[in-house]
Amino acid sequence: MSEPLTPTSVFKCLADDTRVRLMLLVTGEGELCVCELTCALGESQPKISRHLAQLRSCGLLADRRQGQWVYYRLHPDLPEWVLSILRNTLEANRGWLTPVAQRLQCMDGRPERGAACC
Amino acid sequence: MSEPLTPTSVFKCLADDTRVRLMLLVTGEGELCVCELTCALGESQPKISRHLAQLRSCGLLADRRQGQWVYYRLHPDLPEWVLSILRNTLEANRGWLTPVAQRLQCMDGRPERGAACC
DNA sequence: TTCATATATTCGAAAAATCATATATTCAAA
DNA sequence: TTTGAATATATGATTTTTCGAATATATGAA
Repeated sequence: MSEPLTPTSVFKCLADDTRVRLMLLVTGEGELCVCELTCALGESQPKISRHLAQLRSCGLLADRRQGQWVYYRLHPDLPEWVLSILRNTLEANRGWLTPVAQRLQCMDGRPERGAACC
Repeated sequence: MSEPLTPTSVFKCLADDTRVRLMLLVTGEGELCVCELTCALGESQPKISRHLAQLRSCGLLADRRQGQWVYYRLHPDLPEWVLSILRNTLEANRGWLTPVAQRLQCMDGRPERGAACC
């Protein structure tokens, strides 16, 4: 998180269909790897990866490599107001996110969660 | 409010320095006219007006003409989750908005509020 | 009507964001 | 140490956004 998060920078990060879906999905699911996110959104891998890099570099997401997979989660230092925005938006827009969430559920071959989780 | 508000459309509306300051200022002050907003932000009138038009056409703001002045307020039909975002963001970023809010306070010749208000 | 103030809109240029494609990197298994 | 799967990045083209400057509209006063 190089620059501090301002209202403008946060909203700019969320001002893209792909990125806002990624963020809401991670907000709801906790931690997901790139292949899961790619499958859920049905977009190309470079596209997902590019947007993830942007969300990571502005400090909204944190990543963790485990073996060949890279897992993304909400950045642990997210300020409370940003968390509230994400939770609020997710709760009020479950329906909007449904197709994405369902593609995730139906995906087979999802990697196992690391023992560190839960 | 032609299109319904989605997470993406709302965040796109807020993804600009000028627009997010306008929205937060209106969220905090209730109702302000264009000349007050122009003075508070210290930007050119056409620029402010263009961004206000965008916020109005996507349904975040409502306007009301009174004499020569046009007053902007949060759109009365704003969904609760959007209101929460605005209030949350404002509360957590008062300091960031201070210069703008102060220019508003120092402005002289502010038009009288209409009797309809309060 | 004419003028002054407040606000809105148009238009072309400049800047920023996004994309698809190609390529690079990393790791694990063979 | 080669191979393949997962992920990241670079590049150039395209689209979107934003802007300043000029102009248009609306209102109230003279």
